[in-house]
Amino acid sequence: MARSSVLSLLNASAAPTAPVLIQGWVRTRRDSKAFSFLEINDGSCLRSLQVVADASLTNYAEVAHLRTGSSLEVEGDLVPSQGGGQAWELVARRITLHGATPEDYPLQKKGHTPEFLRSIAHLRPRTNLFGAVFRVRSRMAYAIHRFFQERGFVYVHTPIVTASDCEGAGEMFRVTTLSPEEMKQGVPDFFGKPTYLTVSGQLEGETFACALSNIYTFGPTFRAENSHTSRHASEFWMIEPEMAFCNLEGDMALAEEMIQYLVSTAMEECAEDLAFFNKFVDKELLTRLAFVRDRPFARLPYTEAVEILLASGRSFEYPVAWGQNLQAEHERYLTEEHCRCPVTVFDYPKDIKPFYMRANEDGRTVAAMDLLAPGIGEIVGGSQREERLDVLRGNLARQGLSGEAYSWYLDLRRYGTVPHAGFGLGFERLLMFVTGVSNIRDVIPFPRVPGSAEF
RNA sequence: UCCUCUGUAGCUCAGCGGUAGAGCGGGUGGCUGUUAACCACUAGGUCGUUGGUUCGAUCCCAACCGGGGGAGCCA
Repeated sequence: MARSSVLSLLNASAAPTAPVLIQGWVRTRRDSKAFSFLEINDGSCLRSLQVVADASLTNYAEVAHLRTGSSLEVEGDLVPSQGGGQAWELVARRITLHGATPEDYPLQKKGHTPEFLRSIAHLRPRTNLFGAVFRVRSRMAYAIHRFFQERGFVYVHTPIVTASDCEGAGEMFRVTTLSPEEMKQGVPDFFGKPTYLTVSGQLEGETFACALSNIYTFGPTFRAENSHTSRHASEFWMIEPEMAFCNLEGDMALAEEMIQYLVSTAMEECAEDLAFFNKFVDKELLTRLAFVRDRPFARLPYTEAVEILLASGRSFEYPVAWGQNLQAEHERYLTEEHCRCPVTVFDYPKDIKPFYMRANEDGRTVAAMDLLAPGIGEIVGGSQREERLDVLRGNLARQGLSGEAYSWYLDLRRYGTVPHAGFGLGFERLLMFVTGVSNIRDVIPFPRVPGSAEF
């Protein structure tokens, strides 16, 4: 007999004429005098299916002692439920136990703290919260591919292991086959030069944009920064589109369109899971997402953002001054209080931005943009790239970077250079925004953060 | 890396300078088409680790380890 998903049975419009089969895990059991109720979840959706197990079942004594977490399969008849609370229930003809749980199974029916669940990351997908998070994660990953593929973007697999040790995006993990002693003795390494885990696929992505026009990458990224915050992980996933013949305006437009597309998709395709987050994680979630989906984003030149902050009358812990990076508290004011919606801040001072960003005509800013989301902060960071060979060379020299190491990158400007632009979207930050989950460790299956790489 | 809070039963927590308690969860029994079910009984803890102060430390002090929140950096 073919397996039916709990989802398909719960959504049944009419009772099937033949018996059905489900396979899953017990969420809870309630006993009556002559029968037991089992709630079975198979991960196909948030809800569980109520199974009625009558005492006449041959293995009823065993069934009546099943604990949360036990795995089994049930063959039976789907019928309209006699009780309230669910439309359908499954009256069991046969229950086959795959694996019982002993009494030390750590998950209870009641709520657990996210901190405790992190310590049992191998079991937490079995909870309502994490089941929902990872279903949404999967849908969002698919939606990202769909968004770009529908617009003719080519998916490029940029390398995980890289020799670019000065991409400037953060501290890097060293990749080596050498022992510490061998490294000291100068033994040649596997690749013949120092190599690292990538902190960004952008530079390699640019090379493909300068051939295929519109490309995107979507893969793991590694930063060896010693950050202890709810927004940083050492290993995370990033989406980096790059577009040839595109300026900052087009870059910002794509980022905003993408965020709205993803929010809209989540609301359509993950409605049940989002309703759960709205109820138990963040009561403002659906209101905020609908707002983001339906309203245009604000756009502020950096200079204007600074003026707004200076005129706000707020006393910030860090002073506001043109030429300084916007602090988290400044970004929060702009997006949560001044604009009350996502804000794209653009045209940043050139001295606080990396060498590859395009110099503006004013001589003091670059065509950079950050998309700030309420409650999360920076969710997208991007720029138009400097396509003028001489300007780019000057930037490298000014930042003390060797033109030799970037010769292949400079070649893109030597041979048929084009204006181009792109950005990076932190996938986990997007998920935090879409689910309302406030810690990045709870939207990635097995989080890696400084001091912790369990599982 | 810095600031700050925290570590007592499987979970969430209370407690006190004289070696510990609740609720939930587990077990047993009862009851009911139940649905975070309910009622009764019951088991379960070298109070994060190592030192120190003290007649005596879970409690006070120090260091270390783990966890949370914030800052910086960024996505």
